[in-house]
Amino acid sequence: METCPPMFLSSSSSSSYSHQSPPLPLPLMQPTSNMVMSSHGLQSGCFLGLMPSLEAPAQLPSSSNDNNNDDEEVKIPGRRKGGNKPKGNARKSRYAFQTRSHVDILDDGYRWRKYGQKAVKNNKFPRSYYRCTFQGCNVKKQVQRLTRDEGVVVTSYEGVHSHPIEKSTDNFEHILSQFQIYTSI
DNA sequence: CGGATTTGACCCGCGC
DNA sequence: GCGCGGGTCAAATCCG
Repeated sequence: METCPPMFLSSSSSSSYSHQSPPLPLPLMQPTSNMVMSSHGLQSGCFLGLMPSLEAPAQLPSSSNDNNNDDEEVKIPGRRKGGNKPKGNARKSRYAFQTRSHVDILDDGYRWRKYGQKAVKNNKFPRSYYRCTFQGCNVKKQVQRLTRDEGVVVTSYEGVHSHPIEKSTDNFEHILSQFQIYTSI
């Protein structure tokens, strides 16, 4: 029990809310570096916080890692299923933020395809793995619900979208759009 | 029928 | 060296 969720958010009291518009590292724009952001007075208790999970020096221009292109990704017969942990050497940007919602699926305007689900040790709820269905877009997303607050959903984005939002249905998407504008500056 | 989801298996890195 | 935890793949299944 207990289970202290990762230091995420913590947000040290909700009084930290500022009216400034910090750059939001959404997967749409390329990240500059580890930026600190704070929810600037969003709907009450809607947006809990956002924090860079893994500071990454933005995607490398080219170099050895060219996951930007839609590589064929040839399946080598040597079998490389699972076990693909870029731990300690994550080149892709990864950001996570918490939201308070009773639904796990937050429609941010992109098309996601679920490709896995695993039970987390410290969490009572399973973690879902999603991948952007856009061709050539390798952005991944993880959705996890906190055991302590089942009303809190932690969404982690990994990668940067290289295409515009396809649809817009939820107001959440609207919020994200605003974030993009802020960072676009 | 096609696409998305589900679910078990597989694999890898890390800690002990 | 072994076990655990986490991440991904792929076949099967479900739904529109």
